[in-house]
Amino acid sequence: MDNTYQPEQIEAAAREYWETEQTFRVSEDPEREKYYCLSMFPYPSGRLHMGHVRNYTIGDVITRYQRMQGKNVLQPMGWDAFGLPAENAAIQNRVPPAKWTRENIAYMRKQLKQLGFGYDWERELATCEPDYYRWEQWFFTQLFGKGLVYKKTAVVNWDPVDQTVLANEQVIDGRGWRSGVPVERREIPQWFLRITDYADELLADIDRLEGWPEQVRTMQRNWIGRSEGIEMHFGIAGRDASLPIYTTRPDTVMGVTFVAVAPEHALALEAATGNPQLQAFIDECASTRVAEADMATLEKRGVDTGLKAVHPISGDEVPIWAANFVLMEYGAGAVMAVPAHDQRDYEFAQQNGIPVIQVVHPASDAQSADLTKAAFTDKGVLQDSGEFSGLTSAQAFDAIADWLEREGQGSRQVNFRLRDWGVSRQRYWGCPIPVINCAGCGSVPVPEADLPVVLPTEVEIDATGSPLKKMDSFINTTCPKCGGRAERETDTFDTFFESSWYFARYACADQDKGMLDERADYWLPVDQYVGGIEHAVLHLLYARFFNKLMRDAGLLQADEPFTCLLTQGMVLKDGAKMSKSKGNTVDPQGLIDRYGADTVRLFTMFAAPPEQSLEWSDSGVEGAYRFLKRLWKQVQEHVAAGAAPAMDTAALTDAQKAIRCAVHTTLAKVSDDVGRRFTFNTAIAANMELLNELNRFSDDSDQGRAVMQEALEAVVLMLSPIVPHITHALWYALGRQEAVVNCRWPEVDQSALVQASITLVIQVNGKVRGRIDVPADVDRDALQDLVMNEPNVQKHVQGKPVRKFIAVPGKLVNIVV
RNA sequence: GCCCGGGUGGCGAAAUUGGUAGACGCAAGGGACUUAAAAUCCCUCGGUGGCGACACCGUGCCGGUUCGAUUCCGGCCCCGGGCACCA
Repeated sequence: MDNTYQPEQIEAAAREYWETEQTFRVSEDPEREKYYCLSMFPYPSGRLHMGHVRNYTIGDVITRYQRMQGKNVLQPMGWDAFGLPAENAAIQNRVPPAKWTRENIAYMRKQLKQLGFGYDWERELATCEPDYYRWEQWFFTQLFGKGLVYKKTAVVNWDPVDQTVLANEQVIDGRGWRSGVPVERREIPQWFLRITDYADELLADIDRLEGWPEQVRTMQRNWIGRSEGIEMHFGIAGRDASLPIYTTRPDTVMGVTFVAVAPEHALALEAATGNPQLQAFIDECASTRVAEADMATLEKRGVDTGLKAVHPISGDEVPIWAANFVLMEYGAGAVMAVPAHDQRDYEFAQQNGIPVIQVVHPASDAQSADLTKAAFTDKGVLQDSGEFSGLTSAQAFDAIADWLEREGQGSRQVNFRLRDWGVSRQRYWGCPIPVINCAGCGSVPVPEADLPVVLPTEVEIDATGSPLKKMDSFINTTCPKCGGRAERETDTFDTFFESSWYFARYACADQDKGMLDERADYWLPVDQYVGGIEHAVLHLLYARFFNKLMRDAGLLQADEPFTCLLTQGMVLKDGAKMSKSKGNTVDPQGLIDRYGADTVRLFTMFAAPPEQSLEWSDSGVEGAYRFLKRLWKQVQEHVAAGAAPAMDTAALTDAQKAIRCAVHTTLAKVSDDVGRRFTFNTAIAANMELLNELNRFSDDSDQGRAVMQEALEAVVLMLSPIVPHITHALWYALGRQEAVVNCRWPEVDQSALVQASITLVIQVNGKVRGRIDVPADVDRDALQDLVMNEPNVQKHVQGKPVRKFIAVPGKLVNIVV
């Protein structure tokens, strides 16, 4: 064994062992408990960043720990390879996206191997390869047949100079990022998946995801946004037509003073002819970005359409306004406005001189409602509401719903905030949507025999949109139905499409006769999924949806794809997210070259618990390296004296017993930290503490050396999931024959934990006034006597009567006087 | 704007179910070793007062519950993530 820690050599040797032994290659074994650990696959942007290192280290630690529990563990890796950055790189560097992407994958694969992650590389996949995306094309045609796919128009950001559709990210302050001109909203036909058909199940099953963080479950519930309300029909004065609106507060309906419709609502568009002011407002709204965050932060503005709505109950006429805060996508694109009981309506009414009529009043004197300051949005008791006066809000909901249903003016309705999933992208570097458009037959899915529709990769990219749209050889085809001339769809799928089912494909990535096979049911669901919190809603909801679609197509059996979820925090530097645009990135490669993979892994696991954001620190990396050097030295000094004799636990001195107690206490804590809590930072800290204690323990006797041998073996085993290379070498150095990667996690020896006496904290009136060593089995009365005799306790009690004596076993006592 | 998190020493953090605030590490200061430097080892390290024993204050801010609150409740401030075409 070398005197000094030389990470380069020992890491190469460990990697070579795993590679030649095919340590992480797994196959289905019904005899063994399976464990599927999955980290979110990376977009191949060029080089690994610290977020990747953190994500994949967490996954690898869990994988290696579960192997040590004796499970059959699958940990795969692949590439989320379609997406916008490849097109940007193509424009900048004149390199085709396919070439750029494949080169990035090759480089990043090398980096992942260098970090020692235990992947089964046989299962590697890249979503830009036809042998992957052909199956999602096939699946889309199946969904098409089931009616789960449809086409409708939807708005996009249109850059009028570059003549192309822009992603939200490409619109900066309302302008195209390259052209600098204001973007326009444009409606174009696009494909949608009926995720709303699954809204009820997606919502209900959140309750069963007990292995998910509560915050993610809450976010998904809110995103789906189930609400119970009423769809009611306002009349339109002078017409035989009605205007449907949706509300969750029918109890406030008698306080309606106006109705608001979205600027792109048919009524607004119609009223704009001959109303230049309204037309100007609608045009102005049409030049804002599609993103909801921008819509919601706009100043609330509107224009009176001049039309009047007729109240379904009172028959009163109220004005219809076009307003920028009404979303066309939600409900019916129209709302009833009750300024007295909705804050947004209230502010709008104040600005525009619209009356405020209070109909719901506080239910108790404790509440108050000052309508000169703000709307009263709580529920309460109805007044000035005709036959509904005197009812509570809850009673009024039912009474008004019954009335509307009886009169044919409305009905109870469950509404979801969730909208159907638009999957069309007007981009080149994505999976072609397998549809052929025929003048006679309409949209026809590509027949199975003609799949895949291969994306041409020899292309020139410029800023004016997808080259597919100019490629006659791709576009021109024949209709599968009538055989006539037809055109291929040139839009590609949203890249969330690929990432919604990759977890299942890993089970059988080599299957070329079908999307999945029976191996999927061996491995699925994923036992532990690890990835960034930024995916809490979209990716994780789409993947859940896709899993249910695949289940209903008979491709797999699980109802949910991910049993447990760990959402990792971001990597920050100087308090901000590391990103190229902020120029505060740290390239992990330099650190790996300088310190080795184990130091980088150790620091990223030590600096913060996985779910928190991680503040980067160069000197902290240095500290991790120092610890590994100390560990190396300590083992080296121990083994230099020759093999340790066998331990005789009956013959140990108190000092030796104390070390054994520390070893097994640490082991119990680390098992819990790594196995249950995923707090790798405290697991590492506990090992540092133990190593510090071992460093102070010098005992050359036979039993002293035996205790040290046991302690160092425990440290090596406990750290092996986190720093697998150095522990691979140290395990052999300690005289063990089997590779540490194949060892079982050590067991706690409960008998080593038994202690004769314990230290208790003494409080008087909740303040710490002393400490006392007491026998571990002391009873309450004896304890009280011991405590009351402490000088500092007597000083603070000062003879005052003891009102209460609180004893928390093993921890503290509190004397209340 | 809406939904979800977070805020503890000079810094990253710990305190797991309401029970010792600051474990572990970084930085800093002092010392040992060395011709010197690096590396390594030892000591100090929330604030104020005190020679010291110890006392008081202290977990974003204000208030509450409790024998006891970083932890629970109410209100506020600040920072971060997501908002459907970044992935």
